[in-house]
Amino acid sequence: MANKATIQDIARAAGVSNQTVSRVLNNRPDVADATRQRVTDVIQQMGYRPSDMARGLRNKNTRTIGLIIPDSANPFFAEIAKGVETGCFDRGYGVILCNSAKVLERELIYLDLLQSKGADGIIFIATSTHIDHLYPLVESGVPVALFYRDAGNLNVDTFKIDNFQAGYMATTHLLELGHTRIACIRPSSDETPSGRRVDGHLHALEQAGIPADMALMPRGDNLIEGGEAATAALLASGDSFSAIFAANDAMAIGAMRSLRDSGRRVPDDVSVIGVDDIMLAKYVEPPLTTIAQPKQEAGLRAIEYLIERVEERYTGGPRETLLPIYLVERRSCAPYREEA
Amino acid sequence: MANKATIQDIARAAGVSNQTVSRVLNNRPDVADATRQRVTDVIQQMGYRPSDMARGLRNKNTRTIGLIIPDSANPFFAEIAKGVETGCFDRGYGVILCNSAKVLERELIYLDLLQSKGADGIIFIATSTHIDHLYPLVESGVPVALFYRDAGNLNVDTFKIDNFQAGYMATTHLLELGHTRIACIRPSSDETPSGRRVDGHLHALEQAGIPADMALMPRGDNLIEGGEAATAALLASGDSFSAIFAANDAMAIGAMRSLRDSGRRVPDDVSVIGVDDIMLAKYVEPPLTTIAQPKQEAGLRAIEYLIERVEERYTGGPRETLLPIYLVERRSCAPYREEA
DNA sequence: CTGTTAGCGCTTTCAA
DNA sequence: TTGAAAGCGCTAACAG
Repeated sequence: MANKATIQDIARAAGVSNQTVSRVLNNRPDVADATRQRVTDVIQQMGYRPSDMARGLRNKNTRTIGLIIPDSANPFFAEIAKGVETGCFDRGYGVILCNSAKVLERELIYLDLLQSKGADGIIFIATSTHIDHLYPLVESGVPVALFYRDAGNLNVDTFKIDNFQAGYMATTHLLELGHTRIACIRPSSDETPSGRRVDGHLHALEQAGIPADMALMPRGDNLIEGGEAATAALLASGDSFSAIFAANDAMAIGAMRSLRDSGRRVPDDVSVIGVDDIMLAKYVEPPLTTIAQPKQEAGLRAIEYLIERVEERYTGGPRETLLPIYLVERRSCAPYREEA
Repeated sequence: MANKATIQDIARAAGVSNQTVSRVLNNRPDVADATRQRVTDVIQQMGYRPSDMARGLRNKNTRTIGLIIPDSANPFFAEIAKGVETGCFDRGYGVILCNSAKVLERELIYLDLLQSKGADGIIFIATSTHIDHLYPLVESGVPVALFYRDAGNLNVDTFKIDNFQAGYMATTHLLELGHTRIACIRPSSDETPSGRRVDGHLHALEQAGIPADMALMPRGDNLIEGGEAATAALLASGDSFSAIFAANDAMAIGAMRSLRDSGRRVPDDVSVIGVDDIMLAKYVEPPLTTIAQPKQEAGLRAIEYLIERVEERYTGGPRETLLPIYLVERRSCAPYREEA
């Protein structure tokens, strides 16, 4: 239980003042080489680490950033989190992991905790579109980076993907494959950002001169089970279709499962496309064709911007970055064939 | 950029001393109700949060624990991490996420960072069996919980699964299904903890009076690709077998892929069983039968023990907890049939 | 029940 | 080139 050495201990052992040790610690030029060497040796030998806590108290920073995320065990968010962690590591920052579990109260509690811990900045991947609770924080001067949400009139950097474009790209891919009867598994609410994916889908259809058919547009709960249920309903209704666009990969995977259970083959009988490129997408059978977005890179970019603000290398207004998206062709989509 | 309010600001605004505010903050009984109320109101109104940093400096604690883990984006570890995070949240602790990426140097850097930040305790999921670098930390009095490794003579709590038992259970399952020619995909090294799974496998075989056949025991690299390659080699060798025990799920999934590519059906022609119950296991086709271990619960248990030490409610020697394991029957195993 | 004093480990003046 | 003193925000110890 030997208590950790302090700067005083080092000073005493090296026969200098604590101030001199501090200078060595911070690589100040105004220290005699001999002294510096001696101090360095003592530090080494005693395994001394300066206390970030004491430093922070003086300097008003903690070199710690908070990451508020719905669920770090969800592969999609896990990838973003990893990018954030990597970016922080490279800059000597620590990351406090906060799972909101999509519960507003947890977000609030974590926001408090991060404020108490003096987090230098916060990456926020919101649960809802409601971000009012960020106001006090942002106004107290804590830099924030916000994912997939509008910043309102807050001075924060946002990171989004063009959801409309994602839906448009996915549907266009199906169209180019010759499909015309395309079902669409919608998210539980059109108000969510991924609701815009459906708008993109509709736009692609319209542009191709294909009328939208509400009978082909069931809603899912954004999870695998929801995609499964929605597809089962679709199948039960008897309406014909040769392809499914699901508003996210989880529902697409559920759709494939439902299709298989009913004896349909993917992609021979029905093509399926999703959006997100979650980790599972690559491993399901057949591997899922989808619209991908760079997740780790997004985390990296967010940290870059955030720390620019933390270190006051950037002091301007809100910045919005649109993350690139791209089609990943795997094996769940095939050209339209008559008998389907 | 309004600077955050301090305890002094509250004291002044409420017309009391900072000490009284401190008492209110810490729910001390010796404060007049009227005073308490007044202070509470001011705190509320000014949106004041006490600084954990200043508190920590006094109290020598940070209510923060470090989680060193190979890869938070790996679903297996992600589940453990989530358990850790949940346990911390419930107790008002924060978690600093540290991905070691299986690189010793990163472990070292993070260990330093955690020490600097004054982490109250550390959960360590090691990269290698080499844990010497934990010595200084543990000796300086920081509680540590260690996963899947031996503690040596360190006073830390360890959390393991009985790997021998896991291998034994898996093979027994296959045996009970009537299989006698059982291949085994071994990990890259027998020295790793999962090497013991092979011992369990061998023991089950021996107990059933079946001689081990080295020709049926290729090695994989612990990843999907390794399982695929090992199985391909097995198939190429021409030796017959009706079931495969893979030392982990990733290799089992690779095995299934290889089997499918060669025209074999799982489980009709060959049964496959793994160990770990990684997230993918449930989603592959057919869903993989495997030996599961509770991952979130493991994280929860580890945090419980760790914080008992942090808060000095436990002051004894090392504790070893064996996490329960159990068979999860899905659809990759079937009774032995002659023609296989 | 409340206030004063001192000090946690560090860095920023200011002096020598 | 080095040291002494003050103070970051908080709480424990002691008075009153």
